[in-house]
Amino acid sequence: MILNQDVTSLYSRKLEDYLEAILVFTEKKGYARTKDIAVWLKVTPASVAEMFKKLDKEGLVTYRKYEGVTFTSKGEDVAKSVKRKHEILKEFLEIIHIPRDTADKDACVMEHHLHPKTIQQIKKFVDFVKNAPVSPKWLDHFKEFCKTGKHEYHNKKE
Amino acid sequence: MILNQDVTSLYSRKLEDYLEAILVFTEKKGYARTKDIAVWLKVTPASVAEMFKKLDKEGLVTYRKYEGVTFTSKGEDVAKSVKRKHEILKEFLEIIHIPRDTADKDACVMEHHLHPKTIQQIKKFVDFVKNAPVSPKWLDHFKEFCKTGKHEYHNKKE
DNA sequence: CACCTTAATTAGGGTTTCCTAAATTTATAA
DNA sequence: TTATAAATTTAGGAAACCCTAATTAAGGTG
Repeated sequence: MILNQDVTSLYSRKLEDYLEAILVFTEKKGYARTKDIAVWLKVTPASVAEMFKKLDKEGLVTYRKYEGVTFTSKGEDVAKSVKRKHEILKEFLEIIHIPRDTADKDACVMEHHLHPKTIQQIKKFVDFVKNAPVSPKWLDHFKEFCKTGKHEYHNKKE
Repeated sequence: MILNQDVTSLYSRKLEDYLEAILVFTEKKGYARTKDIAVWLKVTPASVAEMFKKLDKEGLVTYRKYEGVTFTSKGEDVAKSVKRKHEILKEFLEIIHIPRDTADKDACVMEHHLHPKTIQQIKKFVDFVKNAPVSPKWLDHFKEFCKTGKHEYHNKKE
């Protein structure tokens, strides 16, 4: 699967955050309302209304006053692209033992501006671990290394 | 070595970028001039002058008009903390085969807002690889996996 | 020392994103 | 169905960074 991130890199971090938030609610009920997003992103409804206008002008959502927004296909593509990146990054962070909630927040930070090739490469790393025929030994070693600061391999020799 | 990142997380991404740039020149000649930073960060001298004032007000640099800035100890601490993070992230990205220049740019993106624990953990990963008693086999496997999309281990069985 | 070039600063604006407060629309319930 | 509550929008303004154009200072040279 090719990561179509180039689609998104035109947009600002904040704009992408809004799209991602909108996706959460459109997946649940088909549309997103001002209040949904305000609570989700912890901003005031006034800020959301403003961004809804902007997203509409950009052709990313259809905005009906007092009703909320739905995605255009373009908007949905961008939102899903951001979400895919988010998930890959989160998986990666969890592999190296970042606690789930921190991984989630940090994926949010990383998803916007990393080079497409970087995310693709991180995806390869995630796949490399996930698709390993047997659970990779080096990951156990890494776990041990995190605790002790020493390499198991080294210990065996002594 | 403990990463003292909490020191920095109070500051904006841009402010940290300026501090990091200033560090480049102070390490070289003891101070940084408006033009140095303008060229380095690809902004106009006017923007730099403005930020110099702000950094001075924040107690991070000493700004003398028409002469440039030097760090306060606080400013130097923050700048060095950012730089350390940058280097760790760059090393990490290079380990998973991101080309050097992309790694550098992406480290720049990541260094500002990741949770301290995340960077600490990435540092552990880097150390785990760097301090391995023998060059880790799994890294060769990963390299192969990137080319072929298949696991060597798996191939051996067949 | 006066001139000229280069560097740096200030003034005045622009964009993005956020906010508060006030006005408006929609929904609810007596 | 009408009054009140809840949600939403608009108006006006602030903070962070960036810019261009105009002005001022510093440094080198004849």
